Amino acid sequence: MAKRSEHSLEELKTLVLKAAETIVIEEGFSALKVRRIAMDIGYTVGSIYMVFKNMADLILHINAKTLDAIAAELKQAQECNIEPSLETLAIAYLGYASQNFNRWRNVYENPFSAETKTPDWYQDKVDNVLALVDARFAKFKPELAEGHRKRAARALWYGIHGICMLSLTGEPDKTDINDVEETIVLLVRSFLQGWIEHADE
Amino acid sequence: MAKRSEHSLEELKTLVLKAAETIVIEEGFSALKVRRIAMDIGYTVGSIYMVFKNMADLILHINAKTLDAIAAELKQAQECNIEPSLETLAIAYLGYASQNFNRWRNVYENPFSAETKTPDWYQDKVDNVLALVDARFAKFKPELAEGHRKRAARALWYGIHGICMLSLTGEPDKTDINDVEETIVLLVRSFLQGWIEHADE
DNA sequence: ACCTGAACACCGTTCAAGT
DNA sequence: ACCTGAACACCGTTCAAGT
Repeated sequence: MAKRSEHSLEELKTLVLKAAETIVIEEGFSALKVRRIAMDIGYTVGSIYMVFKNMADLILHINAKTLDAIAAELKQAQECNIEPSLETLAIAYLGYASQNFNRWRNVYENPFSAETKTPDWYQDKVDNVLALVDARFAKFKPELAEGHRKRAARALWYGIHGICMLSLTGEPDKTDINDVEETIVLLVRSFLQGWIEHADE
Repeated sequence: MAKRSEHSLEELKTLVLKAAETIVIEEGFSALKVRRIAMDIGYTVGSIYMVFKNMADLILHINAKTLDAIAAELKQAQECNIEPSLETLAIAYLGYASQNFNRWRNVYENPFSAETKTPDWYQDKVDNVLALVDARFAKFKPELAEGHRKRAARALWYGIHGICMLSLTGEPDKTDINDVEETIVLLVRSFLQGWIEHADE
């Protein structure tokens, strides 16, 4: 055997990544194993290490694509609305999280994230999402100092994220998505109401 | 060997739990292995399975103690203040999370939490923490319907949790705890300000 | 140069065997 | 009844060997 060259290394990398994503989406991250990926694409374990440094590296690339997908989802939600708001972004985020729970969750919770520090190109993708939120804040209160604005964006977005995470984790059949949506809307509306009045202090 | 009986099964269980907690606190959950625990307490692997069903069961018990500790911390913070507020609770929560990061984090992020559904006695401990927040809401706006109050408590507390989680995860030397505190305070104050004015809608 | 797959160093869990 | 520890079924990762 060996010497197959049915695919270039580049193609192989895409193949591995695609197969890994499918496994994660359909069966969750706990089902993601090297041997399983290898079997799915018709290669052997060793070949995966030709295109990814290790499992942590592969997972990082999966999460990178997830972050891109989240950013795309948020942008699309903005375009669909005539007057896009922070509420629009928040609901879109919840929508993505609930419909892509496994891959969404693993961006924030994976056993490797603690050990390896994230590279710059990955951190950029994380920042990109928050930048969309920040842009909303800038739009409707442009006179505010950047520091104050960014803190508000972080406070609200991290808060929204927290509601998504704690609400969507746990038995899926017990969580009412409408209930989660109402909770998020309550956070966004209340926060903005209070914040607008006192942002200049 | 065998037949040692230096400790009763009850004592052994405490021994295992204590050793496991120490490992988690000092080295994080990734360092928690059966063989390691066994070595630390001077027993062998098999004996751990006499007192805990499996690793997931052991971790559940560690997390239960963490939840108790969190509740205790929040209660203590309330007692230390003449006029305890939601801000007090939020800051105390951040304090516990940052000072006990490993064990705190694992309550919400562990590989087993997805598979096994949590027993009632454990869920009670989770609910207990949120009940403390709910009690604060009740204190300063007692006329409000329970449903509205509980939703507000959830929105704010999950939000606070989100800020803690996303801010404390990542390189510890890069996160400024004062910065996180200010962000949390901003969320709490803005939310309450906005909420109080429109809670009756 | 590309790919294999046996080998290694780990895991959690079990259970026949010992006292 | 209590405890052992070898054995098993799994992991991720490596690397000499094949073409």
